Amino acid sequence: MYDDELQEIRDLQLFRNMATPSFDSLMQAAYSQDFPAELQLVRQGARANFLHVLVSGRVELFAEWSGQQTTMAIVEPVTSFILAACLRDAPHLMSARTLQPCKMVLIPAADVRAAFRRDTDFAVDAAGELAESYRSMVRHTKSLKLRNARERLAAFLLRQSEAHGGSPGFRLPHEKRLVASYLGMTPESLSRAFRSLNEYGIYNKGVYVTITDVEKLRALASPDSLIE
Amino acid sequence: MYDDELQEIRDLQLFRNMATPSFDSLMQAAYSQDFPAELQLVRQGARANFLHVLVSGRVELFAEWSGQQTTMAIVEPVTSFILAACLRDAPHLMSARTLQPCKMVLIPAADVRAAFRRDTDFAVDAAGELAESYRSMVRHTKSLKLRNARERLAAFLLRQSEAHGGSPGFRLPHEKRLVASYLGMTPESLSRAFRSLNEYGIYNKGVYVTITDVEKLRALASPDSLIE
DNA sequence: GTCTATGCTTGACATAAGTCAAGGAAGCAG
DNA sequence: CTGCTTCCTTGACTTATGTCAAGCATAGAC
Repeated sequence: MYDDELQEIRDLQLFRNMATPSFDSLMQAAYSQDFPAELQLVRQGARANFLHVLVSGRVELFAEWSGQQTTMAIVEPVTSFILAACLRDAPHLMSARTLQPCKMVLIPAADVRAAFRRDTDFAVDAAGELAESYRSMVRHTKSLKLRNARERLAAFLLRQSEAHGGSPGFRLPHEKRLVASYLGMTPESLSRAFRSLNEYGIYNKGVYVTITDVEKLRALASPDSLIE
Repeated sequence: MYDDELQEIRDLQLFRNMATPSFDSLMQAAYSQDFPAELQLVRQGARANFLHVLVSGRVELFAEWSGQQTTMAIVEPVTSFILAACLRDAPHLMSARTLQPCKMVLIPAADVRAAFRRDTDFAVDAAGELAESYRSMVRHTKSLKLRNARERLAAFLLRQSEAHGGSPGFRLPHEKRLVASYLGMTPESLSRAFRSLNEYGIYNKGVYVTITDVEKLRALASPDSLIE
């Protein structure tokens, strides 16, 4: 594993306060690997063998039931994922696949559990990470249960705009069908939701989005730090 | 606080492995309180002041947005709740209210955080609890995104039946409107979903439910430990 | 027992969102 | 530049679910 990769992992909230010997021995057991796009990394129902850290590329967490799939989250680097299943030593509730070629570091789940029991600072940070994951899933659920398709899209776009420093124009971060699935609608409905947002000052052409009237959009999305 | 209450809390997964001095000092800071029914305990957006442990009664966790509400979870005794907001020292994402008269133990959030940083076993168990909460929210979200109203009800009833030892007849655990809100539908839709389940061997009269053909129901609900 | 409040069910209807099928745009390969 | 592939959009239509209003049960209160 390269030093800069190691350092990026060390800088993650999850590993920042870990004792150096714990970290080093964890990293000895870990290995870095490159994956092609569209590769399934994790299958829901399987046991968690590795804590994954995404170093570059993008990963989709999705859920399957009865022949359907839905996007639950999109992981951006540098982030760890599937910590909960690793710590519980339980079957994955979600599947994961690469969206692009990805570089990842895989840390054996058993070593993560051992470090976690040995190193209080790590346990504290792991709990923090889990608490954040939980809260983020609560937000997602709230959005699904309390907003309609148009409102969810409006809120999503506002958040994107904020992620771009409040810029009125930006590119969508993902393919539209991925956005649609994440937001809990079909691609067709996403298309229609975009058009219906014209009257709220949203213009969309391909991957480009322009917001001409943020206030009007805010009024619709009622953005709320308690949702997303 | 009574000894039997203390013991019930001590027996919770969250506190089971905590060092005795940590536990005792945490409980010194805590206090037991009775609440009437329909009392709002927590308002979303407010800071978390106390970790709550429900000793008797029932509590609803719900979310609000733009004048609407939806049930996110129903807490049964003996369970702690709102651990994530306490540990993160962050605003509540959900509100909570009593459904019945309740007995609760309130533990100051600052003391919980301190104990958590001091006591590794507690930190480990807290992480376990958070991981479980996360997983349970993932299941809820999967159900909402992947199943229609009838399928969600079918799965809910199967789970209830299993909770009653696989008995074909049981009472609903909550008012129907609460079940409806939890399952993400209106009371009217719940009524219709019940009727449409007749052909799958479900009979419902008031709070009583009878399952005459579990296999048919299973075929519809495709119950899956990975959902709920 | 009767009365009343509450929650539940039903019907009629409205609306949001999904489905299917066709057409179009954009990116890439040659 | 041309043609192909992939994804997106659109229109027509279906279906699921929500809304509104009325009527009906049930459980307590008296």
